[in-house]
Amino acid sequence: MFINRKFALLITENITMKYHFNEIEKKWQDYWAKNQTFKATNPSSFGGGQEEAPKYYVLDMFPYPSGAGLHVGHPLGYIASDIYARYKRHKGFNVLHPQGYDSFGLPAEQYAIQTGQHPAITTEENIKTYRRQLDQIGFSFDWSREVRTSDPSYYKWTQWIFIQLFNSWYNKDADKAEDITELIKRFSSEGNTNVNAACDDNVTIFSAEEWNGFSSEKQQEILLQYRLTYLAETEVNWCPALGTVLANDEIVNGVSERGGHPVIRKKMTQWSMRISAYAKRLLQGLETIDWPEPLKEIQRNWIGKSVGASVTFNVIPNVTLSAVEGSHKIDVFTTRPDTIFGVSFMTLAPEHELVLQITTPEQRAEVEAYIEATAKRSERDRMADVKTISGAFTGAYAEHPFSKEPIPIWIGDYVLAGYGTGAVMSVPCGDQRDYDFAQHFNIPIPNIFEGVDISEEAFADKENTIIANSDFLNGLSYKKAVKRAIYELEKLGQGQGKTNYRLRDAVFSRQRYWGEPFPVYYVNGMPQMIDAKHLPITLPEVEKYLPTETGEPPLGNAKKWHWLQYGDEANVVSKEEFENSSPLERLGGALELNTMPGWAGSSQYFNRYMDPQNDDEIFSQEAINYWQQVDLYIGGSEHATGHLLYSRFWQKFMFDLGLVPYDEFAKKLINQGMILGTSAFVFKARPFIKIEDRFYGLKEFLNIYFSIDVLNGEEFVENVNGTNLILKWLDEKWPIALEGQESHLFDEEVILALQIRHPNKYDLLNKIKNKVYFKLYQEIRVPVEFVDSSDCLNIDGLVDWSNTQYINARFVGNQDGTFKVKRDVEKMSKSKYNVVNPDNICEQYGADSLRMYEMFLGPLEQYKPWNTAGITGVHNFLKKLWKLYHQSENGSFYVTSSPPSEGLGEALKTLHKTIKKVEEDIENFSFNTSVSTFMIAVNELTAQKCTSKAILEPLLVLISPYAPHIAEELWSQLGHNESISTASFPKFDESHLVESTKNYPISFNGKMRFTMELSLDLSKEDIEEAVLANEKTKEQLQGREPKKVIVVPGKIVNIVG
RNA sequence: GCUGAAGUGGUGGAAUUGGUAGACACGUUGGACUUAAAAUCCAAUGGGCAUUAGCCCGUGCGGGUUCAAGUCCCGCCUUCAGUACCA
Repeated sequence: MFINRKFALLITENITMKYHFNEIEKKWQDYWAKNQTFKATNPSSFGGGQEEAPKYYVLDMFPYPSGAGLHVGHPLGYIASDIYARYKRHKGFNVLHPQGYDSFGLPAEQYAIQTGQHPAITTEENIKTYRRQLDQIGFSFDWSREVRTSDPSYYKWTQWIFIQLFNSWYNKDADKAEDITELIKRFSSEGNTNVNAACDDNVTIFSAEEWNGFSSEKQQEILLQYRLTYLAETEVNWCPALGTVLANDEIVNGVSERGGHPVIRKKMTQWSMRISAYAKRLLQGLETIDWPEPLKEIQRNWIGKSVGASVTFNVIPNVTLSAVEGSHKIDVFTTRPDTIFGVSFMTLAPEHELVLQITTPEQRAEVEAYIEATAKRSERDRMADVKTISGAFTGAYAEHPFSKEPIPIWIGDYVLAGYGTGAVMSVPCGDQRDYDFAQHFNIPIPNIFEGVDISEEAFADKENTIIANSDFLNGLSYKKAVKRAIYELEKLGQGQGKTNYRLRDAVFSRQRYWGEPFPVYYVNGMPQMIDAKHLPITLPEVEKYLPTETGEPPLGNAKKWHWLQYGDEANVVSKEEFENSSPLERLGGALELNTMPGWAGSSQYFNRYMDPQNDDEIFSQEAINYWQQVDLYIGGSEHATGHLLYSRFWQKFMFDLGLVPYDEFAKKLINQGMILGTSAFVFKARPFIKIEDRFYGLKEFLNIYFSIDVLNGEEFVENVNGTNLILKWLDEKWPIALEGQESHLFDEEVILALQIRHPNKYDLLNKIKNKVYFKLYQEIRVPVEFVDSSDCLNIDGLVDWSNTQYINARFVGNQDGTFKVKRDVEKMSKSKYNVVNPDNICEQYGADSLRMYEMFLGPLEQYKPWNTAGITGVHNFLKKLWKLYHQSENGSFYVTSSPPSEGLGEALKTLHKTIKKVEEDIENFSFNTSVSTFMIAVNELTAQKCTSKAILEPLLVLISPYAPHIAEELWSQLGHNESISTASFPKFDESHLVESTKNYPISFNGKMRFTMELSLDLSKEDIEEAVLANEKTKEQLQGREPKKVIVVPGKIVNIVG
């Protein structure tokens, strides 16, 4: 303790002299929090003649607060968006830059199942960690607007939107969602014949009279087929042992990834979202938004638009079947109606509903066996196995719409029940799958392409297609033939042009506890929405977070989970309480047991930030009309088909409802690349002994680890240190009596070779002295914190850290005593020991260094490896920056307000060059190059010994978005009382960059040889003359006459000759 | 297979409309300061030949356009990512 006083004294003396980043950063983070520096103003607060500032909305994809906390890869996007947000504030914008948590999710629930701890508690703890970590990096978030998806005051509105979706249907004529009451009106006045809606495939036609005659339940059932969210039987992957539904990627080889339990396909009643209604608009909308092309492409593929025709084939009635059973139609969708004359068979999915009806008695056994065999195969199996061709003939035939020829109908599992109509017209000459199928089953392959050989494979090239052997389509190109075929089909009443989308409706139910409850109760099996005024319906307490014994979702464990309502009075009660209540004027019933999926809460949060505390509306119209939409959204591309597609869907829905002014929620989106870890490896080696040119391995061997430059890819390596280790070890372990004892050390052959001839220990050790070799056995990862900037391993640190693995280990390194590891770039993860924690970086180098270094690593969108060693570069830069403002003799703050007349020109040039470049860089999201620019500027100003306030003050504003803490500190030392975030961005002045001369590169045949300083006033001719007169030019030409001289004034001179 | 992105020193990367390739850093080597270490500062650093000037080769590979190509065009190779029996 006695040194501390002296030490403390030293610090106080130096506080203004040295760059004490820890103190500075703490100070300003506290200041920002206390003064609410980054609070965004809503229009309602402008008032009092305050002018309405232009708005800018910068948003990060909000995090799931995991227990592991943040690693250095996570904040990359947040830093970029923070720089942009701070920049926009300097540019005079009212910036909305909020943050929150996507706090419902599986890990918390899994943890709850294991420990019994309520997910809300662990989530709260995790959020605290996240908040602390985010705060220490110095983000300019407006925390007063924080939202959490698991907060009832937030998920109230998630439930509210669900109700709106339930109360809506999609009118294809108006091409928008409309209130369900409109649909009910039309049903009761005209039935559903003329209703053009996005609905289930199997709706039955009814008249107004029929509708009005239906029971209430029947009417509700029909309406479910039209609602934008609906209950439907869906096939799911059910794992009985785990009691839950699994996603496709949770199943490996037909069994659950966790535990290896069998998985069956099961039909379950689930909520679904009719996102398919929006397929067309989701696709078209992509044209209007500035999102990365690869991301748009992923969404386009996911939506999967294909243009073609639907064709109806009549099944030829089979004499053995009755007339009713015999008349069937098969609808197919094809993108190639031009190839209709190439059809030589049809293929139905084995699950197709017509299969059993049309199968002839003779084929029945074979077809049923095939159906059974396919049902056993998981979807994943079927997808993975593309090579095996299988199928069965139904015995039935369809009639070709034009040629009236009979076409055999097959079933095959290469046709998917879930896509199109689950049936295809097979054109083997034009589709490789059809071709393979036809070949396998000896079905004819008629050629309908002019001048094309199809003896080897199908011909699928649309561009070069000329149709032949096709009646009225002969000689036509693909495009013309398609049009003509559709025209003829329509004339026949057996088809029409059609656009198909791959996009499926999204299942919205999860058998989980930790998610939003549905605002739904059931009466006679029919779902009823709870009135919005009773929201939120909060998650009930349960004793266990597992499914019930009867296989119900975890909410089935809740003691109180019935809705009971009389008039405005409503409560969640127990089953008994409900059953004992008076049925008179009672509303209610059992509440929904499923919860909503992870993407429910994240599909509208960006709008809620605009007015997050509003308890009466999801957001006020005033707020949404002011903030409008996200101007810049930054996040990972892994959300391309999840969050980003569903959010666009909900936003379009809310647009249809007139709630939001734009039907796209984010104008511009940037995908930040991932920061990868640099793993470190040591080489575990196995010793061998070489006897008569053969290598014999030691059966049991030491924990020996080699440095990369000792053991690098070589087959067998000799090493003195290693050999000594082995000999010493053998010496210690060698039993006094040899016979039979050493067998655990060597392979048997070695024993045979040695035993007889060398019964004496020392004799043997001597004998093998020069014959010990090492071979790489395993590359083992070591924690990167024990590796320094030169890839040298801190062996003591590693041994101290490990409990067992390295306790008795030997490390064989270089002669100079260092031990180098192998480095490899991999995804950052705990199991790879390559995670770098931002806490340590902030402590050691400061948040400003972390922020700058993350940007300095490379372009934002790019994947790039993290290497802590490099951070000293930006850290040194910040120290130099600090020094630039502390140039007095004793190192204290020194800035002159009256600049020396001499030298200011150079400094102004440096400043304005920097302003220009940094502004361009930020606008282009090229943050890495800005950091270099700052380095150059500070290097130049330091060399110029610049102390002028006129230069150093604006420079701080430029740097402040990147390194806000140091900028605030120096700003206050300059005498400012307000945060630097209120300062306006310096104005670029071209006049300071005007040059009178240019150092021209002089090239010969395109190769630069030397440079020449020439006035920029010179004409082309003057330049040419000056260059040709130069001694060096003559030297280069060596007497040759230049054929041509290219002069680009201000750029370059090139001499050809 | 299809779709998309990218290949530049030992490493991360720069070169914005074709005009001095390798900015800015890391690392490495040498030097200064120090009893020493750290910190700091200075110098060198694409490869090769010469070691003084200088010369040759160099942006995945092979061609082409051009006075001039990392950048534009054609053909390939490799890596990464997404996706997959989509009719």
